[in-house]
Amino acid sequence: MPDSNPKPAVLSEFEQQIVTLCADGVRVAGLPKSVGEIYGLLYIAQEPLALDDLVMRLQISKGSASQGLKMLRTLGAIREVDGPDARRSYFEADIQLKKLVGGFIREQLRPHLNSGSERIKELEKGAGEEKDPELRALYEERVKKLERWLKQARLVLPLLQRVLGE
Amino acid sequence: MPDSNPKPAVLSEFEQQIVTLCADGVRVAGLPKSVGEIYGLLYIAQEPLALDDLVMRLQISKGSASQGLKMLRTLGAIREVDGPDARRSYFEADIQLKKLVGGFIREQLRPHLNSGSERIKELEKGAGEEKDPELRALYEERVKKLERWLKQARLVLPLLQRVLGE
DNA sequence: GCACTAGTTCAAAAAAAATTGAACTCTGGT
DNA sequence: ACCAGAGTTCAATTTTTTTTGAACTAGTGC
Repeated sequence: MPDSNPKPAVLSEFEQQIVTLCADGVRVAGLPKSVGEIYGLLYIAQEPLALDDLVMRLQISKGSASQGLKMLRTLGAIREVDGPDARRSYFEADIQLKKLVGGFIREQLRPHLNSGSERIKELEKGAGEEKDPELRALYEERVKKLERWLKQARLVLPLLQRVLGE
Repeated sequence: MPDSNPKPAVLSEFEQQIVTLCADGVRVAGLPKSVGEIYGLLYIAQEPLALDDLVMRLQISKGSASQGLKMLRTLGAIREVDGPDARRSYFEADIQLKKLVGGFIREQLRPHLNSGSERIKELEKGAGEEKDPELRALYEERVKKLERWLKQARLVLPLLQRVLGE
């Protein structure tokens, strides 16, 4: 039977522009282009899309689509919803900036801050072991400065989320 | 004559840890590893260093060192200062987080926001040209949402800088 | 003007990251 | 139990980014 709600294999110019804008946008955050393209298409779509829709319309491989969807799900940028075919998983974009930023902070930034904390703890020890007193003073001061930076970062992130609280 | 203030060609373990920490740190911001290494060594150094010091101690090429220093200078993360040899340029790290973040916002983030603005203006036109009224309404709403996101970003950045105002 | 050295530039090479696609797993229907 | 199709995985490939190094420019002292 012919599809009653046809989805052309290529994107309209408008859709293409949105997709490209999102692709460039996520690149700033250090995520792969395909992830942004997927988000962009879901963002502008009227109805939820399944993996195969993304593969066809964005002309990307099943592998990319699968990995991209996985990443977007862990970021909380998209959610799974019911769709016409019960066998498939359909997705729609979450369009709350708060959530997008929150997911990014939680998944990408926090882990780095945490590993940073541990490494700075090591550095404290290392600085204390320096023999030359003058050098040791410098090292200790610099390590303290790093600690303060990390503290500021931890302070700023929740604040950021509050400001974006819609 | 022997150097009265010898700089060993290799880094101490402590220095190495700082350098690696900084390298990983700037990677989060999407900058090349070598840029972080250079900043890290300047950050922990007792006295200003010249390009050749960086080449020797970090074991990177002159090209990398030159490009890395250039980038750090435009970011305002380091500054040129006088040193023992008047023929050379010496650098030291600026250790104010405010400045580092400020430079990053100015050089890396703002340009993206500006090109984003222009592209969204195009999208507004594109959305209005959609024939199907239902689809047009969706497109216009989504484009408006994007505009709001951009506005939020513009709002948050100066705020961020204020919070980091030492 | 010439030699010497500091620093820059940029095409080529190397390294890192993203994407592909074929083989696989899992689920549901018959 | 088998088949068909949705989705995942991951080694190989492609693309992008970073680094190198040799040629070059520019400034200084003789």
